[in-house]
Amino acid sequence: MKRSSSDNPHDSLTPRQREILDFIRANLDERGAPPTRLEICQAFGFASPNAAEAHLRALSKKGAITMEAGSARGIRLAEHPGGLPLIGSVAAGSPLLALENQRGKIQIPPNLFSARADYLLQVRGNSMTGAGILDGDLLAVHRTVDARSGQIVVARLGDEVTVKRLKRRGGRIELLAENPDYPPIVVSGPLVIEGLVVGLIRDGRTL
Amino acid sequence: MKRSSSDNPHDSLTPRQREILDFIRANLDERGAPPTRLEICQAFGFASPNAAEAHLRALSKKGAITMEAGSARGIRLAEHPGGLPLIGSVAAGSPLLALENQRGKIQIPPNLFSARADYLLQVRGNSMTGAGILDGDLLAVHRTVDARSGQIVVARLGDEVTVKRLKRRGGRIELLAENPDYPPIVVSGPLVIEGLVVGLIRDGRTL
DNA sequence: CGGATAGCTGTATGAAAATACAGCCATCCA
DNA sequence: TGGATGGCTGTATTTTCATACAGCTATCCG
Repeated sequence: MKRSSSDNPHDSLTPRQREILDFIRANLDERGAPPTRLEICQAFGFASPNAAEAHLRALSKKGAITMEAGSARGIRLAEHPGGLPLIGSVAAGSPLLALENQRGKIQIPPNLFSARADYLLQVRGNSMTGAGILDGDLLAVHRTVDARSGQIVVARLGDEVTVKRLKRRGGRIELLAENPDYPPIVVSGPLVIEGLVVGLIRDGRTL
Repeated sequence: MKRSSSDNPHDSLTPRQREILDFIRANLDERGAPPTRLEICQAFGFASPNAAEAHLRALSKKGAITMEAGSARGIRLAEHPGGLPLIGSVAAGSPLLALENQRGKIQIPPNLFSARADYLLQVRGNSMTGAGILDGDLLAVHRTVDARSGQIVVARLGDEVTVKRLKRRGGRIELLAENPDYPPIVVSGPLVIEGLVVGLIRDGRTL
């Protein structure tokens, strides 16, 4: 019963292993504690606790979970435990998600918004106040290069990272601020769409 | 060693019991599983596992936790298990948090913002666009009657629930919109402060 | 073909954990 | 004055769990 052969030890789980991992996750969500070997057996119809044990060992070896030896319900998810990385000021020329740009993690479920959020970006400046985006707000960004006209995007122009509304006018691409003090940017140089703004979080301090 | 006497079975914990509950919460957050009796003993310096057992029984009787009998690490928090209630349109005259007003739960850690959020309220209308609060936004509200001048509050005037900036001018209380189309409200009748706006969440759909 | 890996059954065993029983001391309340 | 409650010590006893050992059947790779 084998099919995909992962010579690399630290990645792709088999479908069965993914099922087990999902079960562990579900247990954690719904009951607030990881399952025992026996509970896994019952859920999957195994006759032997060793079946569960072997699966856990495999998941552990592949890095999907860790196990506290000798502890009841000692299964721990290795996953990013719920938080999204917060990107602050971006160092010139560096990729947004580079570790040097990360200011920490924020406890937000990635599926909170209508599209999956990959990271949070803190807004600097007032160029988007007209869209209700204020200085200091956190923007939830979905990583994609596939942006349509009219959407608010995180874009990179050379070394500069900026948040603007994207407009395609005929063959031209424009980045529009939502503030009369800021003129539209007509794109000439290389433009990289870093992602789509899919949500916004503001702390009351700034209100 | 007793002081507060709760004849009511389902509320106020003693300081010690609160410490125990906090420890359980911390364990759950940091390790992903509830503690065992022994772990509680070690954390608090108890010599007997029964000390922990007794505390758990007390917490269980007061409704702060539930326990799965015969299960290792069977402590479960009785708390709103993640997620703040979302309040939509408010029925006239009913308390904000009445079940009839609740539209569901949103997976947000209550401590995401600088003050604890108790529920989320969906904004209707454009009276606060100047403060970056748009129609459809979710406001994180901290329940308190203690609001200072200049803060944005959730207030009730008679049957009407509204979000405005609170101003105390001399002896007068005013509720200010942040939109020139909406005139200030000078409070004359009974005013109830339902809470303080401590955060804002906006879905990308509306951007 | 001979491993290596995946996915199991079946049986043990010892450590981990829940939980009962028997007390002790203090504080509050009726 | 005598419960009732809170906060513990100390000792057992029984489950629950983790985990090792021994096998079995597949499938894929070199």
